[in-house]
Amino acid sequence: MSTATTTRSHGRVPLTRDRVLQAAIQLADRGGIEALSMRKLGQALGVEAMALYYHFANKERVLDGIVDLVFGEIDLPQIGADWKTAMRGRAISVRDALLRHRWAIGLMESRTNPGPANLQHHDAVIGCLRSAGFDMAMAAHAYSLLDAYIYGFALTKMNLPFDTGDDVAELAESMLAPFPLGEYPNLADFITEHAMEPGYDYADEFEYGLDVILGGLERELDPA
Amino acid sequence: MSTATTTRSHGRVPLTRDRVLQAAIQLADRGGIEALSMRKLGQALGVEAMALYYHFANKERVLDGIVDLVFGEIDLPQIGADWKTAMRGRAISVRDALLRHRWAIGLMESRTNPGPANLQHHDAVIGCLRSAGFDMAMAAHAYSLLDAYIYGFALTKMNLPFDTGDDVAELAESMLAPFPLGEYPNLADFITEHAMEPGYDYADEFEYGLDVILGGLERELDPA
DNA sequence: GGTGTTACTGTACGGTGTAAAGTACGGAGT
DNA sequence: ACTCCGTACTTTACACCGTACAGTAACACC
Repeated sequence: MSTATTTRSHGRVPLTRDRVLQAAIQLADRGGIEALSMRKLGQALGVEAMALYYHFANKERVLDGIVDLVFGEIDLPQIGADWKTAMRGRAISVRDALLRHRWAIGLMESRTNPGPANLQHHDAVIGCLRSAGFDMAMAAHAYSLLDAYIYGFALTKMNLPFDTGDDVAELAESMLAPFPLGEYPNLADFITEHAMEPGYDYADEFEYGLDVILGGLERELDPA
Repeated sequence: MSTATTTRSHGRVPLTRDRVLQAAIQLADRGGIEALSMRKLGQALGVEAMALYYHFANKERVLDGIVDLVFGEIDLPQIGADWKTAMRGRAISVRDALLRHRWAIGLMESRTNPGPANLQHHDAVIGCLRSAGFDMAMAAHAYSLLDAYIYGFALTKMNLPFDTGDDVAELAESMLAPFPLGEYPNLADFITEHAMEPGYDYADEFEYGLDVILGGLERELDPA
């Protein structure tokens, strides 16, 4: 007569770690990370803020939790495929997850408590590279390079307050407006001749850079 | 009888934008960005917090200011040198600046009010690439790739709470301790066989990846 | 000597994370 | 049936945050 996560006789659904974390992600997705406060989180769950402290030692642990849930959304590198394909797929999956949860990139910085999904992900990537013949040093090189690029792209992209070429014009104008005309000629050229071109989308840069890196790594492996 | 930034007859040195920003950087350098509050900043300057609002509209403008000061510390790409040398030098200069001010990387994200040093930097990099023969699209590719890597490396490196191989052992142990032994075999191998090796320093990865990228870009330019 | 401007101070408000104590309730033991 | 206890929450309180708004001391100028 009662489901697995049962209601108490009182009619109240008790809090669980997972329900709290899901609500936290929802809040952050909607209103950015600054919209995630313990009071608002409690309110979203129909509970006082302090109730959360029964399930989490402090807010940091909540943040650890949602970051690891984001890691869990990332596809592990496919086994069986060659390393370039596997790494390419993984990179795009990370990019997509960070795009779905734009607040996450800022949180992974500063976090020193990796959760299981995080560790699992690291483990799978290293395993994939190693079984493709990378020695330890080369696997470290590749992993460091790829992750720096992926996270860095997400970081610099979130930065940009526009999504497509349409909005670029007004934004660029407002950014350059406070300064003398012609102060930044190369930048101005870049904006008018490139960024404002119809069809331009900064997001497209991601795969270009990714392929340059993968190609570079391949040549490091086998310097023909 | 009085210097340029003169003391008032009362003996008080008046606030200036620059003195405020310098103090703010000092606070952030010492105690991290969370140590930078308007009250503490006022206190450091011998003034009430609200005095700052006479010189800055709000805290965001203070943050804009210190970010641009960090940009100002970065060397512009040397003109005259070939593009690879110039880009390499610039990348290392950015890396160093972000290392001196570890809080900065987290701030550049989310900031949409680029200051003059920021714009000047962009302008110089684009100019350098263009005069080296990059067309607009290729300059955009190169800039996007390089910046993503540089910022991403800084981001993932700051992450790591150790500086050299010495501290790795205990940290890795404490990170993996909550999980069953052998849960993450590749990660464990990586740590024991590579990261814990004497002389290992994650920071060394930076230039390796940078050179892979520069080499990759060179081949894109001139696909021999 | 008044007047206005500049640069600050004082007070207050609504928000934050969280320590500490209080409370309602379901179940176990006798 | 009655007590007792652990679980899951609420209440209250504190220190700190950014900042709106009003007040004030010191100077510059007529």
